[in-house]
Amino acid sequence: MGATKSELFTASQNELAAVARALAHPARIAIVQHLLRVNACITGDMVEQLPLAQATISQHLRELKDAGIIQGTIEGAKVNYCINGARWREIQALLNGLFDTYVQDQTCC
Amino acid sequence: MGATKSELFTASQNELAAVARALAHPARIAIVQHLLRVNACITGDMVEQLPLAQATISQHLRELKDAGIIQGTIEGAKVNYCINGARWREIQALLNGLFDTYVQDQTCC
DNA sequence: TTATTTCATCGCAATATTACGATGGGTTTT
DNA sequence: AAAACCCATCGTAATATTGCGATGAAATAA
Repeated sequence: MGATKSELFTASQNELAAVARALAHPARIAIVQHLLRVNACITGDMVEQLPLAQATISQHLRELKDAGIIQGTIEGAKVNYCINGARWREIQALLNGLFDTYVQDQTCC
Repeated sequence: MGATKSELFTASQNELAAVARALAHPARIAIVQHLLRVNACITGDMVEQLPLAQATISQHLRELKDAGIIQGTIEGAKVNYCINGARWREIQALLNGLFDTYVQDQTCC
């Protein structure tokens, strides 16, 4: 035990959880906020901004990339990272779908 | 190493990450969805719904409670769990604040 | 009272995450 | 070419998460 039993849940539940997990670290939140702000970025820039080692940041970037949230294009020796706009809106819709399930009139608690 | 260096990030970044972390497991998504749907619930109910042991579900409930997402009131031997409406809307606003930072017109990638 | 039900917590094992130095491949600069 | 820069990956250590059986406290049922 110790591993999430994802096969026991629906694809939708696993995807929501995966998206949440991708954002479940302050460094990744910081990266996303930075990319949203400047609307384009390079990794080296990030290493200056964040108080973490280059290897660690690269690892966080990879997790965001695996979740589809960001994408990187090689620009010579550097890499340009930016938000994947379509995916970003998709994720927002996914989350709002969850949030909007809430009905105002509670009957308990 | 291995521990998140949360002291190196802003309170806002840590809170967003904490909220995301609370939702970063399919079982917790399932619990929240269930509570949103029925708008009131008891833990025993959850044990029947989810394919996890009672101890595990209790642990997930505690994490959601720690994040303020749900609240439980003792009802005799049982416990009524439900969504914390105010907090739920707060979290939605927090996330939408992040999402709405995105500007349509990208200049890169 | 003696079960029985409900649920939280402890303790443990398995696995995942976080962080970083070291390394190396590719690109640019000198 | 040599040096310097940019970045991904590997290996490893520290820590966190996930899952569950066992246990126990509190309420209810018998």
